[in-house]
Amino acid sequence: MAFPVCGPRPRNAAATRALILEAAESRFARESYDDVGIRDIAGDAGVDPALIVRYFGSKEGLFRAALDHCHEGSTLLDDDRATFGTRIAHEIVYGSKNPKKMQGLQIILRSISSARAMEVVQKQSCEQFMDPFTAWIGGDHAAVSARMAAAVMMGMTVSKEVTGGLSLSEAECRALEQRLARILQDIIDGA
Amino acid sequence: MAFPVCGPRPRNAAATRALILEAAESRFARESYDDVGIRDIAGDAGVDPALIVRYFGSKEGLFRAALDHCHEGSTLLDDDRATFGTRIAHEIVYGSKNPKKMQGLQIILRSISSARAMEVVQKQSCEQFMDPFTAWIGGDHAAVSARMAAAVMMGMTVSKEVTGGLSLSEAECRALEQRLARILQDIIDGA
DNA sequence: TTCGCTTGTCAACAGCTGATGACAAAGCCA
DNA sequence: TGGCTTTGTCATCAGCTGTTGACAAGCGAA
Repeated sequence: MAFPVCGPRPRNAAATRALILEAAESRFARESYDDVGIRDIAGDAGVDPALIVRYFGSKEGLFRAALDHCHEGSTLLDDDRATFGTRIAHEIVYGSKNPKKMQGLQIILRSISSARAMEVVQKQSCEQFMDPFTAWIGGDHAAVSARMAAAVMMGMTVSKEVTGGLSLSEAECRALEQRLARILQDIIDGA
Repeated sequence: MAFPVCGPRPRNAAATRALILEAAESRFARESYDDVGIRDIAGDAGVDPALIVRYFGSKEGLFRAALDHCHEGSTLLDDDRATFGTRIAHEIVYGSKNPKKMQGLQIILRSISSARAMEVVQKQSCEQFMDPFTAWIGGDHAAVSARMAAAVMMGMTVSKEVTGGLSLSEAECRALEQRLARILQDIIDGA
């Protein structure tokens, strides 16, 4: 990826680490914890697999780091609150322009398979996603609203996966987008 | 499980097959395709692992058969349509009395990890779950409604998994149940 | 330069997995 | 009874996985 042809890799620990982390983030968002091997990630990053173990301790350590890193960079809750429903609905139905935006949710989603990955996710997703989301929503039943909104977002992503990409007509996609937007907005508005 | 102490297993292909199938169904609903090994299922069924390969060809064959079988026995769409929301919401929040009811959805959910399992699910879930569900809903935008309802159901199950069992107060659970019921009912009513 | 730490490379290991094939015993039919 | 098919048991294989440790090379400090 970075230095495909030239001989030995330049000695730069920080850069190598970052390369691995980015490759891991992208892989874990697209495939499950079990399906992704360290040799895959190393291949994407153009790095020797042993370096992953050296820098992150283990595959699990890398997964944890990737989850951390992508939550830090998430901009899901940055924008206007009144347009939350329409924004998210559009991103779900038509995909996001910025793939990084939903990467955290994607990784969480992909990991409900592996028991080991789930252990990590359970520890981190509360404080790094659910709690901030709950706080962002605010109000009396924020915890309930946060769970419901997250459920709709993740559920739609799962559903897309299961049916192999929505497979709806253009008109149906528009209808889905609209109804999804209203549901999500109603949820965070406490309706 | 069936004959733990006595010597050799009685010769009964049909019974053995059924035993394996039931064990597989239960395992695949609780753990992911990758996490479940042939030896696990064989152990649950009290059967030699080689028999699984003999009767179902491969692990993938067994998975396919389990998915088939549990959709056949599903009673998700049997009951009254007007109470769909409250019924499902209760089962999601407080768990089902009949574990078999949601087993099909659970298996689908657990399999979004493994690429190989996903291949099977994509082929079967449409005709065995989404299509009947869509038909059951009926009306103009049934396809959209079906996807949304499925998304909420699966999303809530994922969400439960991720946060490690809801972790809400009793009052919040009640609130969640009510709001969930209304959302689901609204969805299938086309609201 | 020389020493010592860091970084990258490589070969290999142990563990587990799905799958195979040989074998024994049971049951059935002629 | 004798032969054939079905069913169950067992040892074992090949392949992949995460992980390890030895080794080489770079690079700054003394």
